[in-house]
Amino acid sequence: MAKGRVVNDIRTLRFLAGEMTQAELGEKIGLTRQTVAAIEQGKYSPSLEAAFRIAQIFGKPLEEVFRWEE
Amino acid sequence: MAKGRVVNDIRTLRFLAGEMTQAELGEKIGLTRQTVAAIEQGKYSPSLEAAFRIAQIFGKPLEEVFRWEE
DNA sequence: ACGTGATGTTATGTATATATAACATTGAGT
DNA sequence: ACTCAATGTTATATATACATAACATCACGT
Repeated sequence: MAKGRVVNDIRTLRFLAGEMTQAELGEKIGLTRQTVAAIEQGKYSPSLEAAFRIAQIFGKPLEEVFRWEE
Repeated sequence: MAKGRVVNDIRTLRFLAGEMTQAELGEKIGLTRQTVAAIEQGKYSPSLEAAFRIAQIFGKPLEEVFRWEE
């Protein structure tokens, strides 16, 4: 799997969701706070399952949370 | 990561795309035919990158190709 | 009947996502 | 100044996605 990367708006969405913490988000979807932090910072991109769950928490379609940049 | 699974319409989309073969799809996105087959059959769900690429090939938004079933 | 392309499948290895634990830093409140 | 919650970060381990190679089956055309 080559070129292109996934970016996300998790930080902003947490902020808009009343300062939801990384740990809180992690609890809701079954990920640790360290994993949430890494995903949020783009150190690696989440599994499709994790991406769906995160989007669901914020009540947004997946493609409004994660975007593919060529 | 627990409950719920990802389902997809790849088989149908390949058919609609003029009988595109698993190997052809694999070439276009940089996956092997075996991996395409496994994803298509739901043996495991793709990475977010792979999901974005596959959706892009079929000219569909990701959520029309992959769905989250609780 | 034969050959061939598409798919299924399985085994083994590598890369990457995620968990866990530990420690550091930063910022807000008191 | 002190505490404490939130976040950053790093090391090590496990789970899962993906590659590669090999072999089997199944349909289709000839």
